[in-house]
Amino acid sequence: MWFRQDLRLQDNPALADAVAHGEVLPVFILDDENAGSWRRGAASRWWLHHSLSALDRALDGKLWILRGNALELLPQLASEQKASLVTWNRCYEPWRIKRDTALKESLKRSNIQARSHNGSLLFEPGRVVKPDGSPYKVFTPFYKQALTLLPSLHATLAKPELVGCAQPADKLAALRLLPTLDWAGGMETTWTPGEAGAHAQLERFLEQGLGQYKTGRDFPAQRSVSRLSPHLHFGEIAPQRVLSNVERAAHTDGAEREAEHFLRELIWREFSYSLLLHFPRVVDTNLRSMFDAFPWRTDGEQLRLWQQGKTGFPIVDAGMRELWQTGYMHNRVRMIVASFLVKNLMMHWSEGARWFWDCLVDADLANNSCGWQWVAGSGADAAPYFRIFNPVTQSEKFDPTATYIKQYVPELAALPARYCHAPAAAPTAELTRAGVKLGDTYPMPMVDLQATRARALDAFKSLPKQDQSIR
DNA sequence: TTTTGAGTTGTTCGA
DNA sequence: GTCGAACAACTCAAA
Repeated sequence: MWFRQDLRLQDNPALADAVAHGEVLPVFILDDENAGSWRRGAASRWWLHHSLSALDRALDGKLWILRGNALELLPQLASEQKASLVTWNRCYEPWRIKRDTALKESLKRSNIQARSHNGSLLFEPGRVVKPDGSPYKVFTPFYKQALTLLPSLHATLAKPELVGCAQPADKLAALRLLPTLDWAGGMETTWTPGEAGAHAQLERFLEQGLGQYKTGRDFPAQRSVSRLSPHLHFGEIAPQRVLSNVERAAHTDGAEREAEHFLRELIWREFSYSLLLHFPRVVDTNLRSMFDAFPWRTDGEQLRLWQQGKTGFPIVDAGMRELWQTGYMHNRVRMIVASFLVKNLMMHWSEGARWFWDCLVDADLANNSCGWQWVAGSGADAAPYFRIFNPVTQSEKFDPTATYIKQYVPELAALPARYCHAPAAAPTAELTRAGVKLGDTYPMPMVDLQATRARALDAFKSLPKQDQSIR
């Protein structure tokens, strides 16, 4: 059984298949060298380390851990161990589809059976399509079609008879997934990677988040969102399990409307995978090619201010610092910081996508690429170009008590909430009383919102008239 | 093939 | 302070 992004024992179709077949040798291969420029980012590697550690414990320390080219290592190991079957759950990044197809052929040539399963999505990408077989490019019809096809949970809990492991005790450390500089403290206090952590997180959401999900999910200081994204990315819990438990809890609590909105978000994840399958170039190329002519700016200094959370707009800075400290950012805030980078600073969405890729514990090629293209306006069902988030307005609306801001921008802790959204507009006396020295303890706003908004709108207007479709 | 209606998450302006 | 309209015209889905 080849584990990849399905680091769980429960509800794991490939593992259940292997267990039904006989004794199981569980294997993980760190396959960075196959990944090209989409090698895992630093935060993701931290998570992977701990998730593998949890899986290894659940497997009585018998998880084989290797690093290198899976295309060579797996057939080699399978033949050494006289395996008759290799199973895995499918991954859908373009480089993996290509690699795994070759692997399956290679195994079959050696007379070793190879079977893959769907272990990480509600629907096999390519399943939810229009009646004529072509892919959806708009979310709502995709969602409606998906609703008619929703799968039910086939629960399994595999208890494998394990083949003994002769690997050294430092097998996991040898992958060198952990940072050499110890910057992971904030992540350690925030997260519990692994299957048990995933189930605990789901429970927390069912008890504390789901009841107010529909509106609460927009308020970053409220913990109404599920925070399941990294667990889902690493397959520590199956989406069918999440859906099933959410619907059961919603039925008990009369929270069906809330559950419906949560399901929409789960289906967005499916929509991203569908887009990635049908349009693999979404990872680095505008889906709407008219954006190829957009006059993006390059400014290393401004990009650094954004990355470091020193823009002078507290809601943006809070988000970027939450990202840096915890490897996560609340969804509403992701939209705000992304809009700020792409529209106010007018920098290419791929700059943001790359930074998120490195910093997010839930970094996921499908979701990250589609999310950034959505904000930029170049993607599927994208925000219209004139929709430019105003970080001050958004802050007042969605963090009215400045609770979220003060958590991540502590230099504003003593400033009354009403001035936290735009400190530069606060009365001098209030700033002094709160110990805030603009340009010293907290930055001045790095740009003028009105002027940069107008600049972005003008840039869009200047684009040559051409086909705006996704092809 | 043609037509029709809808399309995640906003902001600003003026009544 | 609240509300509706304008923003710009398009693509996409489905009948």
